[in-house]
Amino acid sequence: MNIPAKSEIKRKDLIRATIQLVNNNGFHATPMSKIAKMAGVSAGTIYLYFENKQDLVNQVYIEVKSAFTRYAFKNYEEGMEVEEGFKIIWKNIAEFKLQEVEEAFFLSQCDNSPIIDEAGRQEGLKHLQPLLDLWKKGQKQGLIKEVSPYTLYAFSIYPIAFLMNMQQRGSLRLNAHNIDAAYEMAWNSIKK
Amino acid sequence: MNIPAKSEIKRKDLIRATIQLVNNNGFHATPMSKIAKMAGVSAGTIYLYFENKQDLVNQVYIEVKSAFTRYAFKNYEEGMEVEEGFKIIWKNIAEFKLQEVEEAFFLSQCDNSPIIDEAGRQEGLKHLQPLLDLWKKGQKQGLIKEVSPYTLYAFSIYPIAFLMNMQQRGSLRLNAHNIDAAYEMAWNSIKK
Amino acid sequence: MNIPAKSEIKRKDLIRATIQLVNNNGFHATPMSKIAKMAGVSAGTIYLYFENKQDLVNQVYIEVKSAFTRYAFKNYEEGMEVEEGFKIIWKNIAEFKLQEVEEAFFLSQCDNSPIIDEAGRQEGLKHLQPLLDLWKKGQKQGLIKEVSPYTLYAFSIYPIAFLMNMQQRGSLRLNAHNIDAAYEMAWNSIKK
Amino acid sequence: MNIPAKSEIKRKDLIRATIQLVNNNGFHATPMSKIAKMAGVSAGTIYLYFENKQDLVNQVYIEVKSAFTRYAFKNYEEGMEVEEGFKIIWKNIAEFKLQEVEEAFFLSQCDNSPIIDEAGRQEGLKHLQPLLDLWKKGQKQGLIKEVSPYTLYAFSIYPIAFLMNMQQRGSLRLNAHNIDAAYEMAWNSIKK
DNA sequence: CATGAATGAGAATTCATTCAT
DNA sequence: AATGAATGAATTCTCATTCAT
Repeated sequence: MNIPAKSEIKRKDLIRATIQLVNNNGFHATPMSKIAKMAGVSAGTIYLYFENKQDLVNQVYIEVKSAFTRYAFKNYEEGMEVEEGFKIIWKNIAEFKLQEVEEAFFLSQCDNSPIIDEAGRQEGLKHLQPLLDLWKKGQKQGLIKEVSPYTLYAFSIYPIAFLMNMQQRGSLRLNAHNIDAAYEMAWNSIKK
Repeated sequence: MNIPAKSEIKRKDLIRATIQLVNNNGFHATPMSKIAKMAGVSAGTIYLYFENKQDLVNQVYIEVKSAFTRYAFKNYEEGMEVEEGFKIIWKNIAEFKLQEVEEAFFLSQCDNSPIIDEAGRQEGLKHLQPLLDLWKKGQKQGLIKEVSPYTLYAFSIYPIAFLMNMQQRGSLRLNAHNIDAAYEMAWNSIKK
Repeated sequence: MNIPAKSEIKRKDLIRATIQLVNNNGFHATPMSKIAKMAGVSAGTIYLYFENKQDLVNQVYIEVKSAFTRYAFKNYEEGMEVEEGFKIIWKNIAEFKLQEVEEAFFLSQCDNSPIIDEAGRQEGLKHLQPLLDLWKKGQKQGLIKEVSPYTLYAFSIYPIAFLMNMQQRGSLRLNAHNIDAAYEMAWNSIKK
Repeated sequence: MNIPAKSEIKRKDLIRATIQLVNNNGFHATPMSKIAKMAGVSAGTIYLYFENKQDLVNQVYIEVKSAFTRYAFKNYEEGMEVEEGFKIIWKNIAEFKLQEVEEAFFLSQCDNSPIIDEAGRQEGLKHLQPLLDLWKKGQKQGLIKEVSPYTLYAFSIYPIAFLMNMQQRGSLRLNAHNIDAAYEMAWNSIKK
């Protein structure tokens, strides 16, 4: 286990601060100075780690997106049965969105606005391939509807983001029971 | 038929300009001066119609949200059968999101970020009541799953936003066939 | 005679302030805020008149350079005898450099450093054509040495800048007598 | 022959880097960090050799100015005839300005702007004494015009800087022939 | 009602300088 | 001696908002 260099700690602090401030105030109301203060460094220091504000947000996005993907495929293996594999992935994603609320909320904000430039977005997109592969296999086996993967995503994964938003705003409280029900709905919508 | 006052025209122009600029550049990169220029009025004029920038965006949000709701319940009547009613509403919403892309994109950006303050958000929320009522009726009749309306919304309506985003980015092209398939998925996920 | 618009006054004030401050402190030690203060406007106002700092300095340069050229050809006419014409131009230039010290000093600072970008420099260069024409005529008549116009300029006009610098620093005091002597030297160096 | 200490090498590297960067970008666009990088040392190291940025530039100026003076009086001896001596010095200076372009350009930039503070400037001025002495002798012998040494300098030495600038910008190409012609003009302007 | 020049607070970014290692 | 990460003051520039016309 390697101890992160002092500088890596600062970089993480900056990323954490950015997520929190952008979540609470939006990109437009998050000055670099505040990020610096919250991260406990001086304003100039940010520019040792990131080229500029855009680069900072891009890197945060990529970092969080890839943490998300790692989380999504925890305990999943390529050889699994389609339904079993899907369930694992779905639950992972739900767990991420409900446990790592800050990160999840940040992602959904970026995904729905022009904050992230195209380069950053492309980077973030790469990661869901194993799920797409699983769906393809499911379609071959006649288990999954023959629609585009975007559509499958829209009806089975994307809804989780909404549930998270509502829970975040206190409109909804999610527990094991709810989540199982939600999973059923996801599976029902994509299964043949 | 009432002819809009000259000033009402300007107000609409400002709203249209705001939508377009915020869609393309994000709230943070949309200065009042650009909005004014695109609307063909002077910078100062905005303040005759709106208190300040926040008020402008709030009002745009409310306006668009209520246009959306009006659209959603076109041809719908309270007495309809649950499935029929749901289909009408769902298709309306889909049509809105795929025809009125600018408005729809603006809404999804606002709904996923702290651009809109809480007051504006509450205003926008009121409007889906007839759908909620329909669902409640469906649940009483044993047609609709016994989950919270947020969950029903997450799995049946919210996915449309994702499809729209993908179409907007050119990743997906939607036609009557696709849309029917999507509707099936929506209904499958909420029906008992 | 036309009264300058209020805004034209401000523009001139900004130009004057820039000249003075750059003369005294150099480009690098002349912040926009000081220029604004000296011109009696707010910092942001500069950007109504000039795109950015580089543009400001460029425009000042062009403006001063063209005032200089106008001055240089006062009372000069194309048809004049070569020596008479040269004397008039030379004396004009000397007068400018010794009367309009601020402007002259500013020009010499710009001409000897990379402050002005190439675009601005090209603009400023256009203006001495009548002198070059006169020299060409003089060469045809066998009155002026057959060397490049740059060389003629170097030995007859450029020295005035040095005299001005020295007077500016108090090392030298120029009067009518001195100036006549200097003119003789200029003419001696270029005449055949 | 003494081998320069390692540290003396670094000092020279820093001076060289400063000259080049100030020539190309101007003082105002030459950060210490760039100087350090070009000299191949770390930013902090500069401060082991120079007190601060101003001190660095001052010392560079003095160093270059004194190299210039050494060059100027190569092969010159006090007892020489006035015209012979002047010719030697003039050609030396011309050679310096045309060979050691970087150094010469740096000097002319400093001499025409407030980059160098008064202290540095005084230091640099001392060095031309032998030329002034020569001129005084020439004036006593009735060979040189009875004008101030500044004026003599302006018309005979200063023009070389202009020629150098023009050559530097590609407007002019100087060869042995040109230079002889220029020397004639210099001598013509100061001789009685 | 409408304008748009002017403001000035505040944002992003740079850079000379310091100091712990 | 040398490093280079860190600082924070200073700088350029933007932009929401006001107000005289």
